[in-house]
Amino acid sequence: MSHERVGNRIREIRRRLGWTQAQLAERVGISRVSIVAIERGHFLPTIETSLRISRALGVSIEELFWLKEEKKEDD
Amino acid sequence: MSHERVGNRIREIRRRLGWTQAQLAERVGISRVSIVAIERGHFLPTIETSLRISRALGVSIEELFWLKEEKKEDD
DNA sequence: CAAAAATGTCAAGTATACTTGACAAACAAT
DNA sequence: ATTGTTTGTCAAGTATACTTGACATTTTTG
Repeated sequence: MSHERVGNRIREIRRRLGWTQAQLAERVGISRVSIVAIERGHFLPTIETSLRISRALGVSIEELFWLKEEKKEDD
Repeated sequence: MSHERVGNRIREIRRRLGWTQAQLAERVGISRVSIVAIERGHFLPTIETSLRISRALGVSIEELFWLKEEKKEDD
């Protein structure tokens, strides 16, 4: 069912850094369940959570999230 | 009471473009009441709404929103 | 000043972001 | 094969994003 409107690359970048979901959750300051849900597109984070994820992973929001209507067709 | 955690420059950039709240709302695809609330920091938009605002205004998310804990001290 | 346009606010409702706790399934070690 | 770690999922609750409609206030313009 995932979210059709916004794609993200959180998992890819998290794995590139060798972090677990639990580690990312702790650094971002939200629960691991929320990380799972966001990675898999079960719901869309707020701008605050997005900025914290972006900061934790060290990449820009634009590298992390995109509107599917107009960007890459993957995920 | 506004949101203390995230600052934004939506109003400034909207005005620079000479747009009304109603015009921005229409282009973004949300209600004018929500634009008011987001501009004034009454609540935080989702990443989807943020990306649409960013696209509508033609500026990056990072130019539009920032975590107050670590960026500029102005509202 | 008066009229019009833009902005702010309130209320009440709906949708969804996010939480904790618990457990199941997949994967990786020995 | 068993143990440990990581990931996925469910349920039930709380917080908050966003809506419409209506109206008050402020700003702009003639």
